[in-house]
Amino acid sequence: MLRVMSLRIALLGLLAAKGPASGYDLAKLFEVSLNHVWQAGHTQIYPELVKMAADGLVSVEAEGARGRKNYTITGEGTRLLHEWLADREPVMVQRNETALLAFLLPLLDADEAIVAVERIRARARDRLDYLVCLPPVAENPKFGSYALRLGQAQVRATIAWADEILHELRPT
Amino acid sequence: MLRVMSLRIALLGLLAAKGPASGYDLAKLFEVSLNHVWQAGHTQIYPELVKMAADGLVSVEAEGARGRKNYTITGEGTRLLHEWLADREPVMVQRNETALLAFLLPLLDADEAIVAVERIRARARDRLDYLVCLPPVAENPKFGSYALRLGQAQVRATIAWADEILHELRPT
DNA sequence: GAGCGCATGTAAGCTGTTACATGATTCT
DNA sequence: AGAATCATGTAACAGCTTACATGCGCTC
Repeated sequence: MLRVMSLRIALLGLLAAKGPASGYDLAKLFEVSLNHVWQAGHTQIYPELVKMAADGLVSVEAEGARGRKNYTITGEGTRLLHEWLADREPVMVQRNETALLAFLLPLLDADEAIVAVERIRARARDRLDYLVCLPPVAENPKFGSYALRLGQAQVRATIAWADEILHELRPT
Repeated sequence: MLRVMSLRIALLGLLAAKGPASGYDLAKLFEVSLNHVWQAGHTQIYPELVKMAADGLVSVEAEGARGRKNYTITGEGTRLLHEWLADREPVMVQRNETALLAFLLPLLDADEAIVAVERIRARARDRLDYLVCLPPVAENPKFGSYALRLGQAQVRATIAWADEILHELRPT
């Protein structure tokens, strides 16, 4: 009955790195920082923060204007975050729609397959451009930079794969 | 209200590639072929096949011993599969727990971070070994091979990334 | 006849998405 | 006054996981 917890960790991470914030802030932060690594909208974030407060991982510090609730990470939250970061066995299995397409590629004619792979390549290029242009997230420029480089490396690998496949598929 | 459908596509793809099969067969096939690309257990597959039959994508050909139901892909199913493979815009965004860890890496001390990255590297190596040793899936050796190469390329990129980060983190 | 593999399912619970709903404050 | 942004939520549904449950057929 192991909880997955990635959303919790992401929220705790942002709170640890940027200090107290409201659910609204965290949702915005998610969009501009964690976005390429994990996604969550406010409809998921708000209820999760409530549960996390109930579990003692965060506390509501103050209620500001417009019903704003300012969350702070607690000692217990810091402990959990640290434990996860330090001990978590990374999961390599993943659900990858692009890889599914690649898997079934031989079901297409060669010319259709070429178009499909070209499309994958184009999307990967778009994403690489996006990842390269992302501005630094926090005061500390290291923040997020490791993940950014990992994303770039993986996308570059996808592009190289596409080039290789296209080379094989294209009529000489 | 766009359905995601990846599970349907995966099942239709297996039926198209391997011919008629039961839910049980498909669950086994999933494990040994699609496994590194998409995961689904029999508890997800059985109900989905029922829905797909209701939608006319597959048909129950015969009921064999032990209540075995043999599913075949229909013309409509083939059409849908082909359309998806040919027209689907690949989604590059993804939820990546390892990348989340990478994102939050600066929250750890240097020595803890080194251990964490080493663990990522070790898992990636395991996975590469697994992917390299996977036997061919079907009579047609092309089947699944493109996806296998994509997976290998991405895992190799992850290993290279880990080596780079470790080089930066390790005291000289 | 005991055990194993075949073969099917249901139910509860968690995670994530989409749509709906509300009210306060600030800017033009 | 009207629009945009701030700020919070709920509800319904889709997708996936875990646990539970059942019965047939073959082999030893």
